[in-house]
Amino acid sequence: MSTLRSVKGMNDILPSEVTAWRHLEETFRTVAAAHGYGEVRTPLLEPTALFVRSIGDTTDIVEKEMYTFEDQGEKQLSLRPEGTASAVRAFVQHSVHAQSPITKWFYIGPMYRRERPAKGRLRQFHQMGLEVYGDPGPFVDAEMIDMAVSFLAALGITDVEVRVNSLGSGASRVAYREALLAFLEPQRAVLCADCQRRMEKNPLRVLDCKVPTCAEIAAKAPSLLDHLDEADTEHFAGLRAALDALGTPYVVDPSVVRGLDYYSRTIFEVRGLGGDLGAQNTLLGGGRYDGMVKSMGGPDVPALGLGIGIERLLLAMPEKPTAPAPDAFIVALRPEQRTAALLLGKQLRAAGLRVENDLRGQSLKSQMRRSDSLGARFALVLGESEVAAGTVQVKDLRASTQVELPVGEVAQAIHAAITPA
RNA sequence: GUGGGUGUAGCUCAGUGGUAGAGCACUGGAUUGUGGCUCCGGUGGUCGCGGGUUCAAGCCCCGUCACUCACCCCA
Repeated sequence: MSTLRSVKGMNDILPSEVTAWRHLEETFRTVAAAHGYGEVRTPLLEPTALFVRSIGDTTDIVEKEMYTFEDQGEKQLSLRPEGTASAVRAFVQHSVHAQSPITKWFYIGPMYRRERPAKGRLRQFHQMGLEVYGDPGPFVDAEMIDMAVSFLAALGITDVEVRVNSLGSGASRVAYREALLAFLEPQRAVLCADCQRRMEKNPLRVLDCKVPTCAEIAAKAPSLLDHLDEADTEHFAGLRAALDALGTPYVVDPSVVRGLDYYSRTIFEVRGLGGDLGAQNTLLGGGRYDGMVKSMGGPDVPALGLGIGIERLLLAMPEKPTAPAPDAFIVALRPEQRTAALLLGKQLRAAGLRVENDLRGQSLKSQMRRSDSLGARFALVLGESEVAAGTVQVKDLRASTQVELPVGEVAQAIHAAITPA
């Protein structure tokens, strides 16, 4: 309609939705605080090189999805496509490792990827993330996964599936890549075009292909888990044992490989199975990136993290909270009573009540209707005689009863009625 | 980037070439000063945009834009 619209894939969040957003964020903050995570806030804009180096220069994200521009001819900057790179950068930049052996951070904010929008996928989307530096795991890995599942449950999202895998580390990872390529090469021609391309860029992704022919081949491919070295195998076994001990249900899925290059050892994702989710049903994903801090110029500190997609959580939530209804709605019978309505409103709000009104001078019927549609518990009617007597007609809209009270007693009467026994 | 679907009132949508509609929402009234239920009335439209065919186009044709879903990728 209008010629001026928000940018494609970047949505306004109107007050009717913000209540649910806040509920979600507050729930996350509570869970994070309970686990000792502190909030970190980093810039939305970073040097492009940060993402190229951390996420990987052959990933889709940096190859074609970043919003990148030149800052007045000086530097290449990019809008952050995810949160981990910035967090690690901040961790290194401020030598946080020197202050404490373990650092736990969380963040909440918008991320930007220039993809074609679809259900559950936007160009500006929002993530809540966790970062842990200094603990090699695997116990903390299990704790983070369990924490994520508990968080989802606190939002009423219980129809989920946890998938875990291990990518190994160092030499074992390189060895597996070789073995996989050796297996795929003879069958190259049978693979779909995308997979032939994947063989060059990130062969692990072939394991994740949904094209039936490719999936058939992938099923026979050598398992990454068979190529883990002793330490990696032990780490992964430790993760599973800890998850078992916590009673967190999960499945080991060797096809979970994730799209960012920096992961090592533990990776996981949680998919939502219910709600209004479309094809994009990954609610959260994460893993371990033990080499990243060092590769960014910091000390050799192991790290682990996850990112949760807020918009997808909202799609998956079975019930979303709405804004609380006003305690009272003040009705000025005629325009002449608007000053009295103004004063009564100020007084009741000072007493801690949520009070609405309509000061346009609408009809009584209109104001009463509005009291009802807003869900106000009380309608407070001021007419000529009430103003003269210093009283208010206090109507309980639920019980349909009405009493006339002195102005000074209204706040207390409402408090008494709305306070749960 | 590729493919499909949809664009008509603020919202959800009907309208099968011949006067632009319904429900919801908003609003006035039925009830001198009382909401919900019901009834009567009212406000609200460049039918996404441009071109074409036709006596006549919301409807048919072409183009274009937007939104949306899927692929891809991922949160």
